[in-house]
Amino acid sequence: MKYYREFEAGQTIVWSGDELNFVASVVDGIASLSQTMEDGRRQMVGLLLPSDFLGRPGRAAAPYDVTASTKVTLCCFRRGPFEELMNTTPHVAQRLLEMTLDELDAAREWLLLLGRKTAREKIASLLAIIARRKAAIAQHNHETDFTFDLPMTREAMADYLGLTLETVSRQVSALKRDGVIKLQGKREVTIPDFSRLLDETGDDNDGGLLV
Amino acid sequence: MKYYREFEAGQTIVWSGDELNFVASVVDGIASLSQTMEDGRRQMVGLLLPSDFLGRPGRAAAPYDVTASTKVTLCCFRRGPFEELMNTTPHVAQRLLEMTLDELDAAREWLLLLGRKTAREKIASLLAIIARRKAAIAQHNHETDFTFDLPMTREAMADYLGLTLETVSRQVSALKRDGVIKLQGKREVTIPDFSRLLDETGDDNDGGLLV
DNA sequence: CGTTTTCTTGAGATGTGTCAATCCTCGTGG
DNA sequence: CCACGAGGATTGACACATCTCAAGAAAACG
Repeated sequence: MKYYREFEAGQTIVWSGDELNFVASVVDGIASLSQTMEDGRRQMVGLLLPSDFLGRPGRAAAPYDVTASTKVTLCCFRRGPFEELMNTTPHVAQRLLEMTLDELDAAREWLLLLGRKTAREKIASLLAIIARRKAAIAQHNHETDFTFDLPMTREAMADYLGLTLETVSRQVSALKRDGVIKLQGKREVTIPDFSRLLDETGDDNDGGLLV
Repeated sequence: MKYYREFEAGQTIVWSGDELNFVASVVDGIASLSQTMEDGRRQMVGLLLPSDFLGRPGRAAAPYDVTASTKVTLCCFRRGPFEELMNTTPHVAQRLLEMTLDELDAAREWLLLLGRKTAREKIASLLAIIARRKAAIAQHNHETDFTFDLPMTREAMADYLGLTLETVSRQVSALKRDGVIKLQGKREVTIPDFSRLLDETGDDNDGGLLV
């Protein structure tokens, strides 16, 4: 009933529209959900991190492309047995509901970003989100330097942010020029002043973090 | 434990950040979820139609503004008793999961729209979605004329689509000029050829409807 | 009717996309 | 060890879609 599968970085795990006869939990690695239009325009619509869930109980067709961003390990369950489990174990459905509500909130935050933010704000928001994830930044009260590795190409960033890779590159350069971030090489980012970065996101940062 | 509340069109039901000591189901009317930035930029992030659910079990603070688009009737449950009910009645959590997954899919479809579609495609997509909702268009095989009432102002459309109201107005005029839609007054829309409208959405309409 | 809201339309500004050239960085093979 | 090539990234020039600001027109409303 339960088995493991591995995918290499860049490999497609599921194609949009394909039948998906299993559900899975991400054990290790990062995968992304994306939609592609006929002419090639692409938009990332979700990110799967370890412990995240893939697949939808009660629906066999995958609505998005799922691609491994890094090497990914999945823990898969065949659809039938899993749905049986859901019916017999109430706690499973409740946990899944929790996770889905979190994803919905994340998606809605992204709607604001895509619909209303400028390119610079989009980049700053993405960097802030990654930085926050990489450490429990909330505890460090803004005063510590913070360095992390950008886990994606400029093109992937563009696909997340609804931009072109050229615009991403330009805005990253601009943030660097303005001293909001520092770069060692292309991927290693240092944030000298986190609150400065937050200012650039356009978000209301008084309410967000501290409440 | 259960009680009804009514809100007039335009009235705010909950402010973002406020404590929400109830959950509710929409009985009648349309409400919208939106986020607003400090400088006034606004993005709609969800739509609540009759039977939709408002509020999140296990979290008291509302993450968005909820506004009545029309006169709205809510059926409210106090938070404590409802969470009790969720624990004792597995079916409730399962149903809620279903609904949340649907909302997540809708939000993700919207991500593609906001991130990658042109203004014209955005308008066409919105009209197609509204038209589809207003009737089970899928059955009518493209050949029937179809008329409906736009339930929102140009400004509300702009807030959904991540555009300005001027751009919305211009694109609606353009679609009218090109014969994709017809207008009687400002709000009554006729779609002479539904597949023509679908072509304008940018979506892959071969796969979407017929499978 | 006046008044207000909503919508349309225009002219010009601007942010982002497009196309193209160049530059890194790094791994590979001569 | 160096040359080479490939993928990723940067940068420039220009095009163009959408925004901004502004004036009116049309509809809704008292």
